Amino acid sequence: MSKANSAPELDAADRRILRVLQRDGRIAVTQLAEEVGLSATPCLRRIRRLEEAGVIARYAALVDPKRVGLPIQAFVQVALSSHAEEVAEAFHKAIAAREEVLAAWAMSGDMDYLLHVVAADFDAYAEFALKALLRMPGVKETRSSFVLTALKPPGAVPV
Amino acid sequence: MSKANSAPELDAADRRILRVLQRDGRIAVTQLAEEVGLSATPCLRRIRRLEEAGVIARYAALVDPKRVGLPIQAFVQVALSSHAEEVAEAFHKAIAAREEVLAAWAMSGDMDYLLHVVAADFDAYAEFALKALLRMPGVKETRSSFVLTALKPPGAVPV
DNA sequence: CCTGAAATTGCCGCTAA
DNA sequence: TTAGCGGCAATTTCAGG
Repeated sequence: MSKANSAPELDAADRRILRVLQRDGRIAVTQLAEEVGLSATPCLRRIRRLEEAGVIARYAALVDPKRVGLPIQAFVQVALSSHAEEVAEAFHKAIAAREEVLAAWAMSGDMDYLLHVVAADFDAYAEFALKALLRMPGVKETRSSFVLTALKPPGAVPV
Repeated sequence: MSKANSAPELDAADRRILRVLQRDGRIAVTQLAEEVGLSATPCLRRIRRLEEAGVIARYAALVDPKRVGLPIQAFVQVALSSHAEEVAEAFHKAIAAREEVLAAWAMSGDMDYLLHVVAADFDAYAEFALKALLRMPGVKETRSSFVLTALKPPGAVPV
C-alpha cells in the first residue's frame, strides 16, 4: 500500500467530493453527500477510498502565520556545494529539523532547493538564514526573497 | 470582522489545539480534548474562538497532485513591466482565474511574484507558461523552475 | 433504517482581578 | 462582584453498519 499507484480512476463524483473537501475539510459527510448529489453511505465509501489511495494525504487546519506571531515569510533558494548522497541526506535532515521551514522542494535549475520559511521578525529570520541555514551541511549559497503579500491563499488542487 | 487583529493571545492550550488540528484537521473534538487535557466543551469553545479570530483560516483535505493526474509542479518567478496599480490589479485577476496556479505571492527582490503551478504534463505546462502567463497583463519576464521532489510535505506552522 | 458516538448548548461552580 | 474559564448533563445530529 502506501506508495500506491498514480491515478486510481477518479470519476465526476470523486472530483466533486475532492473539491468540496479541499474547501471545507471538516464538513459533515451528510452535508457533503448532499452537495455532491449522493447519499451518505456511498459518499463515505468514496471518501475512504480516496484516503486509502493517498489521493487525500491528510486533513489539516490551515493556520494563518500572521495570526500566531509569525508575520515574516520568505522563500529561500539554496545551492549545495556537493550533490553527493550523504551531503544531500544530511541537508535534508537538517531542514526537517527546523520548524520554521514550512515546506521544502528539490528543484531543477541553478539552485538546488527552494524553502518556504516563516519567522517572528527579521532578527529571527536573520538568525535562521545566517546561523542555521548557511551552516547546514553542504550549503554553498542562498538567496532569500521576502513575501510582501499572499495573492492567492493556500490553494486547492484543481480536480 | 474578517481582517481581525494580529495576535488574539494564544495560551498553551490554544497552541496544543492548533498543533493537533494542523496534523489532523478532522479529529473528533472529544479526542482532541483528551489529547490537550481539556473536556470537550471548553475545547470546542476555543476552537470556535480560533476560527472566528482567523487563526484557523479554514480546514482542508490535502490532495496529492500526483494522484490526481497533475505530476508536474513548478515555481515561476514573474517580473512585471509596470507597477502601476491597474497593471498589478489586472495581473492579480488573471492569476486568480487560473486554477493551475495553486498559490501566488508578491515578493521583494528583482522578481515581483512567485507562483506555484501544477500541470498534467510538460505540454500543459508549456501551454500555461507561453500562452497564458506570458500574455497576462504587464508580464515582462518569467523564470520557471521545476519541482523534482517535495522534501517536506505541506508543513505545519510552528505554534 | 438503526444504533452508538459526537457535536453542541444550557446551566452551574470555581478562581482571579 | 464580575468576567472568564472549565465541566457536567441533556439534546440534536452524524458516522458507520
